[in-house]
Formats: sequence, structure tokens, C-alpha cells
Amino acid sequence: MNDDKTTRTTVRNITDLARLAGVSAGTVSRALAGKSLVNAKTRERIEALAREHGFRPNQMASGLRRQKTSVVGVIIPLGHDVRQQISDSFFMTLLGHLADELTHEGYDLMLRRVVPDNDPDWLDRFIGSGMIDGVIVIGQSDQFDRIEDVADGYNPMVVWGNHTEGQRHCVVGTDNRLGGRLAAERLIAAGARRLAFLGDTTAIEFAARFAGAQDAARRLGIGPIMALPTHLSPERASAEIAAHLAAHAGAIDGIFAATDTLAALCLTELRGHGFAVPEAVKLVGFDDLPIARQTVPPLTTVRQDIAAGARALVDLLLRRLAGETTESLVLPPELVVRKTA
Amino acid sequence: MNDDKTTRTTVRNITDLARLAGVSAGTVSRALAGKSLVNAKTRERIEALAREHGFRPNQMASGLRRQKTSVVGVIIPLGHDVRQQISDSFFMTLLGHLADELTHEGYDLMLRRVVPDNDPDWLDRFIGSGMIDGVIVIGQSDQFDRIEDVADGYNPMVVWGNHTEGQRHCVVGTDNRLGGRLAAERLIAAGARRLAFLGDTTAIEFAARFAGAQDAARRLGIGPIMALPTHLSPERASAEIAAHLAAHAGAIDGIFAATDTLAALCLTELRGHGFAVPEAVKLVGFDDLPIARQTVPPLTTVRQDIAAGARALVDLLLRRLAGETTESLVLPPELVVRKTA
DNA sequence: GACTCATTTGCAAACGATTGCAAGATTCCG
DNA sequence: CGGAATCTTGCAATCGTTTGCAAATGAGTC
Repeated sequence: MNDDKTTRTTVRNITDLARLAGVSAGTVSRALAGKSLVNAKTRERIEALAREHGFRPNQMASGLRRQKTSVVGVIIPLGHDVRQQISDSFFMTLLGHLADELTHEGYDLMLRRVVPDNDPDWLDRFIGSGMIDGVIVIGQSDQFDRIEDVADGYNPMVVWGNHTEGQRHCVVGTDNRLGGRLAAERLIAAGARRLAFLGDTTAIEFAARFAGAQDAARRLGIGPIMALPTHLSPERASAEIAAHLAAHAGAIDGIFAATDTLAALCLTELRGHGFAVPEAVKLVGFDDLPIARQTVPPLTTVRQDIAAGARALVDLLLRRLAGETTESLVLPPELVVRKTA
Repeated sequence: MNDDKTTRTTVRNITDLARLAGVSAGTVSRALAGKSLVNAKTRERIEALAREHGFRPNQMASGLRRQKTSVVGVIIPLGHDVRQQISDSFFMTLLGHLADELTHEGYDLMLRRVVPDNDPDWLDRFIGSGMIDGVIVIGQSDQFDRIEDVADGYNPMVVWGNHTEGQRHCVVGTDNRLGGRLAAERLIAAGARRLAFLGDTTAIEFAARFAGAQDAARRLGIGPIMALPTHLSPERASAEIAAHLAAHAGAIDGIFAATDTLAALCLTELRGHGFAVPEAVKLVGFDDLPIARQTVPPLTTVRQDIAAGARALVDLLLRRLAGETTESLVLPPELVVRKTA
């Protein structure tokens, strides 16, 4: 009387279910995994019972035994600017797309944000945890070398970031240097002659954008571009931009912002300081985030295809999980001309 | 000669390391877990070896044995508006804060976005996977009832969303109704009389904001507020807002947008249609996202304290993991007056 | 030296699912 | 009806770590 079948019997594991179904644990496992080796009727009976009791095989145990977790790690190193987290909607958007793509491929996503300065071991620790089948690193930050080290001994890793000649880790990213060139060319074509770059060049992606802009300036016979170091978090950035503007008032007539977020803030500050955009100062951003459409005037910017980037990251990672070794992928940036330059 | 100790010996598990250290697996386990039962010298030797070989205990195995994974699930149901994902920077910001808080407490974060319509079992499936110790649900979407059902049998769950009298699941969220009231009161105080609400009232949070606004209108003797259903994704929203404006041209002089994102889009459309803000039409948003500061003119809005929300979610979840049963927490919204109303 | 008591250790049984192997049950064919 | 071929199923080992229990060691006391 204590095991009336209609009573809620707690089914904690495959063995409980096996007992209920009157078969062995192995059979239940095979039935639930959808293998062909099990009789159709038996399978149905087991599936019905599983449904009825809301039973799902424990993924930890399964992962342990199969040596495969079906979880992909996504890690964001916050190296050069710890507070970027809140501001950078670019990374967050990329993350959203990654979640969609991975889900679609049957993987779960384990997210970790780390401050490499506090924890030099950040990447190995994640990989060595045994919880993930592979890892996607979002942004190289200032950790290029460490990522290179890891890449030598660990195959299923793909990185979003900048591509450098001869690097050993597989990276997906926009051609930042070309993007920087496009931005500067546009500023110059719009009439700007005294250019400045707004952003923190410690981050390798930003450095590349800056370098590209300088290439263009040099080639077109324009003087060197002034670097105006600026953090990404809105709280700090606003003040820093204001300071830059105060210091270099009339000496600038074209600004290339490392990010649309920075560009938008810069636009606000420019207005506050009484500079007309684009008449007095031209401005170009980077990313083409939704905000670029909504500023006044709307922002001329360099577009990165975030969705395509996410697709590529996942695709390459899956190939690597399957044993291939894949090449890096550099995506072309695209100049979007709106009203600020 | 094939096991020269200085040669890279692959240490795959605790047993390998035990062999190297000349002790048993159990001792290694205790040493690495920092238990007091192991001799100081032995521990040091083991730790040194572990470091040298970059060994870390497998979390899957550990989780299986201890019945505790140190992973918290974060799940985003995309019920009422599947494409909200890309746009809603509110959720993404919340997610960022959650990641920080959880990391700080020694938990990892497993992220999953689901479309409940395609998978009615979304929540049980996540919980039953055995991969997570507890779950944080971001947004109730249109899944209130299902969440209630689950809450009855599963304790370690906390939800971000709207609080309803007598509900059974533990929720953290802003007092949306009060927020809506504040917004409407501000619009009316600024002189608006014919109000509209911009947003999709299928989402329970938005419905509460709408209801709060209606309370205020009624109490102040203003006519009913017109509901203008609008999706959250920028692509669809822009067109929908334009259509609303075209249809109800002069019949509106005050708009309460369910979200700052919508408010910003609305501002752009209003400008496009030649309406002066705040002179012809007053506008109030919700959230106080960074963008609210940057629109032209800057947006009057109702602030939600996202960081505090994330802290509360994690705090309550940890308490529930420890066995407590916790009450819901309703956070007070705050009106931030800028220039649009 | 015999005794107790506290430290350290090893042993082996879990945790829950998967899977190679072999045995049992069926079917098929002559 | 015998025997081979094909399906199904059960058994038991395995994934890597943790932990209760008991044994071994060492220290301290009279």
C-alpha cells in the first residue's frame, strides 16, 4: 500500500524509473537517449513514465560519463577597463546572439566575467573546470599573450577580437584597421583636417582602429591624429570627454570615437560646449549600435555585423569541437554615413 | 625511464596526482579542498604538484558527488516578444550585474534564453537538468502561471518581475504600478491632458505600469489613457510608433513609454513628424538607462535601480539555497525629471 | 611501558548515467 | 523442428570526486 502506482512516487534517477518500468537502468538510459536498440513498446512505456513523473536524466552524471557536457563557456575578460561591463552594449548584444546560436545547436552557455589582474589564471581555470566542452572568449582586452599561450595546448577555443599577423589563436572579428581607415577617410572627405581619436588604445581592438585612422591621415597628407584616452563607462567617460574638449578646444575639427557609446556621449558634450555638429566638428563612431540612429543628428559610424560575428564564432567553435583546426575570420566593416560627418 | 618525474606527466585526475604525491586519492581531495584533516606538509606538497601540472579537480564529478554544482541558472523567457532580446538593454544590464554578484559569491552562471511557446516545459527542464543549484528567472513575460506552478515544488528560485498580491513565487522588482503613477502624474503636472501609453500590455510588468498611470489619471480627473501596443525591438517599434502618431496626430499631448528604449525611438519619430517635445507633446520613459541622459532633449523617466535589483536577487537566492523561505521584495521607483516632461 | 587521545591517512562505497559485452528472446527459413 | 540471424535486454565496469569509517601513527601522561 505504500507503493500505489498512482501515488506520487519520487523518481530521482534512472534506476527508480527502471524499477517502475520493470526494466534495467541501461534500458531506460537507451530509451531516453533515443537509441535504436530498444523495443518500440518498451520505449513508449518508459517515455510515458518519464513524462508523468517529470523525470530528466541528470546532466552532471551524463556529462561525467560521456566526457562531454554540452556546455560552452563564454568568458569576458575585463582587463583594460573593469567597469566597461555596464556600458558596453556591444558585448552584451554579441552575448545575446551567442546565446541564441548556441541554444540552436543544443549547447548551453556558461557565462563568466573575470578581472585578469586579480586572477592571472582566469582562462586555464575555466577550461580546466571540466564543466565546458569549449570556450568563446569575448574580447582580448589586454590579455593577448595569455590567450596565445593557452591556444597552443587547447583546441576548442575561439576568440572575438582583433586579428594580428601570425597569431596562433583562432579569432573572429572585424577588420578594425580597415574600419579605422574608413572612419578617418570619411572625416577628411567631410572637410576635417585636425583629427582626434577618442578611446583607450590599451585595448588591442581600439589600437587597431586608431592605427587605421592614422594610416589614412598619413596617406592623405593630414597631420597626426591626437589620441584622447577615455574610459568606456559613461560615468567616467563624460567627464573625461569634457576635459578633452576643454583642453583642445579649437584645435580639433574631426573626432573618431572608438565606440558609438563614446560617440553619443561626445555628441552630448559637444553640444554642451557649444560646438555645432557637423559644421564645427565632424564625428564618426564605431559599431552601429541602435543608438547611432537615435542621436541628434544621427551618427555616421562604422558598422560591425554582430549577428554574423556570433554565427561565425559558434560555427568555428563547433568545427573545432569536431576536431578540425580552423582559420581565423576577419569580417569587413562598413561605413554608414548619416549626419555627423 | 618512461616516467622521469621532470617529464610532463599528464595528470588527468585526482588519482594521477595522488600517485605522484605518494598518497591516496582521498588525501589529495581533502588537501585540495582545504580541509583541516590533512597534514600541513602533505598539503603543501600536493598543492605544489597541482600547481605544477595545472591540475584542477573536475567540477562535474565533484558536483555529482556533492549534489551541488555551484552554478546558478539564469533564464530569460521570451514570451510576449521574441525579438526583445537584442533590444532590451535593461535585461542585459541586469544580467551583467548578476554575473558580478554571483561570481563574487563563488557561483557560476548558466544562461539560457527560451521561447516558452515552443517549449512549454522550459522551466522544469532547466531545473531538472541537475546542472544548477538554483535559478533566477529574468522577467515573467506571459508565463506567470507556469512560474507559480513550479514555485510550489521548487524552493531555490527567485524571479525578476512584477509583484501581485498573494502570489506564491518569490519576486524582486520595481513597484511598476507606483512607477506608472509617478509617470502619469508628472505628465499631467507638466500640462498634458490627453495621455497615451506606448508598449505591449501583455507583459505583466508593462500592464502594471499602464494600470498605475490610469489610476493617476482617474484620480486627477483626466480621461482614460489610450493604449498604443508596440513591440520592443527597434526595427518593429519605429514603424509602429510612426503609425500610432499618424493615426492619433493631434489627439495626444502626453506619452508614457513603457521603456526608455521605446521613449527614445518615440522621440525620434516625434521629431520626424514635427512635434516639439516637450512643448507640443510631453514624454516620460521608464528604466533610466544611460540613453535617457543622451537624448535631445534628455528624457524624463522613472528610474529602476538595476544594481540593487541584482544584489537582491542573488541575496534572496542564496538564502533560499540555505533553506530559508524568503519574502518578495518590491523596490521603489524614482522619478527623474529631465527635459521631456 | 601501557595507556589514552588526537592527528593523519587509506579504503571503499557512494553520486547517476552510459555502454561494451554477452545472454536471452524472437523471428525466419529451409 | 533445428539452427542461424536478428532484436532486446541485463550486467557490470566506468567517468572523477567526496566522505564515513576504521586503521595507523604519533604525542602525551602516569
